[in-house]
Parts: sequence; structure tokens; C-alpha cells
Amino acid sequence: MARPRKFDEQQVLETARERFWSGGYAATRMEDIAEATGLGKGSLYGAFGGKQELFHRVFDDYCGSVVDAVSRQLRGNDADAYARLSAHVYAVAAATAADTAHRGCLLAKGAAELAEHDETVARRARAAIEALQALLEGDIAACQRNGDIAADADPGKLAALVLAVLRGIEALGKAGASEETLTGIARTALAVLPRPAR
Amino acid sequence: MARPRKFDEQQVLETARERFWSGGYAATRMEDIAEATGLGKGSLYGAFGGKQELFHRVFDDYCGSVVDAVSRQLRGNDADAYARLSAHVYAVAAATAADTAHRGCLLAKGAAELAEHDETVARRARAAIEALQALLEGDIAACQRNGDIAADADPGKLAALVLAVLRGIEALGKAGASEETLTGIARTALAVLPRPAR
DNA sequence: AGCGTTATGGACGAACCAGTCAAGAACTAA
DNA sequence: TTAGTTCTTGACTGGTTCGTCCATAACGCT
Repeated sequence: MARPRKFDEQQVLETARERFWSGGYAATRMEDIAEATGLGKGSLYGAFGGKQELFHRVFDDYCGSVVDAVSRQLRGNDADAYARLSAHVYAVAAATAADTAHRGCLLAKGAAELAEHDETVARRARAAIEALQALLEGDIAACQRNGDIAADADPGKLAALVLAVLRGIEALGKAGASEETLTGIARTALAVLPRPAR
Repeated sequence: MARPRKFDEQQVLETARERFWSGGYAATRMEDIAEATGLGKGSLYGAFGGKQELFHRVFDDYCGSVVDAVSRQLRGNDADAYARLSAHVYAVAAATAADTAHRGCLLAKGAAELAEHDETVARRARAAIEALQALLEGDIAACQRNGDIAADADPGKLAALVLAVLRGIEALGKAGASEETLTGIARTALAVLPRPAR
């Protein structure tokens, strides 16, 4: 009935994500995104509404994908729970170190730039953080059931601590910490988690 | 010989800091700062050169003052080293929780927005982080000498971990974590530090 | 094929913003 | 008092950016 879109919405969102991620919200121009995608500005505005709405969309997708990815890394049976936790912590350190452009995490970057003045971004960031904490808590509880972490520890508290360490690793990575430093933090963090008395 | 300045440079820097801190670099206009200080734009440019230079100046001062403040909190005799460490960790959690505007730390916010594309900011942030780590390491070593932390632990590694936790607390605070969560993280972090075997 | 509907793309408008400039003000040394 | 120097103010410039608009294109239903 009507003229179909020539572009793939998902692909445009990915390109926009790259731009916002590299440059931040304020420093990214809609025309950058238009050029990068080959679209005209009219199409961009027609499809997404405006800069703020486009960013919200990108930010939402990003938060969702981060939570999904972590969920895939942390969910599983009790026997491998500690291995999954360990792998996840090291993976974050390695990923942060590998991010030579020091872009960090769009979740952190977007929240840092906009959360104070944009309630939507703030809410979404909060929800994502809570979801990450819940995933960590679930895995730590599994570790406890399997005897890999002291049973008398509060899994929620440990999860909060691990989450803080992970966010801290990203923050330090953005500040230019070396890969050794970051993997060292990961190792130390895992080492200090309370093990069951034997 | 010449007309003297009517304004206090330090006071202008403080006002500029407030603006950059609240709005970020890109979203803050020079005219905002001019209005907030009561200065004309010409004076501002005459005294500080331009927006980027003004920000560098503000950022430098901020980093220096943060390092100074932490230095005052952490330096001292060995006997009180652990108390100082503990007080510092709790203080960061409390300060982050008290920051209801979720502005976080200008060091983190500025680095997040600009470090990728501004080498000066990146260098300054890195230097500040290294200084903080060194201060923590010094205090932790003092704790070890006093028998408050296991002597066989690597103080550098522990300092890096604590630093990551502190930066993580700030990141989570910006994402909207509650005061209980943040002080809980502080408590848990202190609790998992290795104590000497007795 | 004709028509209604939606997408396209680029020109346009209006606002905004960093930085400049010129005219005058304030001050001091001589 | 006067001359020389630096500061102040605010209007102005040139470039940039968000968002709109419109003529045109593409498509499917009838």
C-alpha cells in the first residue's frame, strides 16, 4: 500500500549506537548519523522522532543487550556457578582492557552524561544495574549451594560488592589502567570472596 | 600601571566547575558561566583563553583537590591506618549517597565525556587515579605493619581492588543505588579484606 | 494503470554558540 | 594631571545544528 523502507531499522540503531558511544550524546550530530547510515535527515526524523528519542531507543537496546549477555554468561547449573562467575569477572576485565579507545560502557557513559537531567535514561540505567545485581546474586547463591562460597555470607551483599568491582574496573579502564592492573583486580576480587571453612 | 581585575579567579573557577559538573562539557555554554559569574564574555576569554582551556584548568584543579583531600584522609601513623582506611571507604559511600543530584565525581564524568578525544584530560585523569592508588597502597601497607591486614597480601593488589570498589560505588551511586546499598558495599569490601591469621 | 499512502533526501529556517573586537573604564607611575 | 597599560562590556560574526518542509519516488491494492 505504501512505499517500504529502504533501510534496516536495527542497522541504523547500531550505527547510531557507535556514534553516540564514541562521541557522547551532545557531541554527536544527527547529520553524523545520517551520513554514516546513508540516510537523509528526513528519514531519520521520520523513523525515530528526534535526537533524544533516538538516543533513548539506542540506550534501551544497549542496556537490554548487556543484561542479556550477562544473563547468558551467568545462568546455569550450580556445579559450574563459580566457574561462570570467575569467567565473567575476568571477561569484564579483559574486555575493558581490550577497549583501547577507552570508550568504556555506553551504559556508564550515557548515565554519566545524561542521568542527572534525563529521567528516562536514569530509570533505564537503574533498572539495568538492578538486573545485573540480581544475576550476580543468583549465581553467587548457586556457588554457595555448591560449596564454593561460604554459606553464611549474604549473597546480596557479595553481589553488590562484585558489581561495584566490575563497574570500578570499567571506570579504571576508562582512566587508562593497564590490562595487568585490571586482571589483577579481577583476580584479587575473586580471591577475597569468602570460601567455606573446611 | 594597569586596570586591576574586578573578579577573583579562584571564585570564577569554582563557578565554572559547578557548571561543567552539572551539565557536562559540551552542554555548558560559556555564556552560562559568564552569567553565573557576572562577568562579560570578553573577560572570561581574556583571563582563561577559551572553553577548552578553562575546562582543563577546572579539571586540573579538581583532580588536585581530590588527591589532596584523600591524602589528608589517609596519611598518618600506622596505628590508625586501618581506621583511616575504613573511614575513607565509608566516607566515599556516604558522600556518593548524599549526592542526590547524582552528579557523581567530576573526575569520572569529565573522563567519561572527554578522555577518549582529549589527551590532556586523559593524562590528568590517569595521574590522579595513580596518585589515589598510591595513597591507598601506602595506607594498606601501614595496616599490614600494624597487623590489621594479612602481611602476606600484596598491598598494591589490595589497593587496586579497593580503588575499583570506590570507583564502583560512585558509578552505582550515579545509577541510583540507595544509601544502604552503597554503605553495604563499603562494609562488605572492608570485611573481605584478608585479616592476619592469629 | 491509477490512486492512496508512506519513504526519501536535500534545501531551508531559526536558534544557538564559541570566540572576536572596539570603545571606554580603572588604575598607576611619573 | 597625563600617558600608558590592562580590564570590561556587550554587540557582532561566522559557523554549526536541530528540526521542518516539500517535491518526488516507490509500492500495493483495486
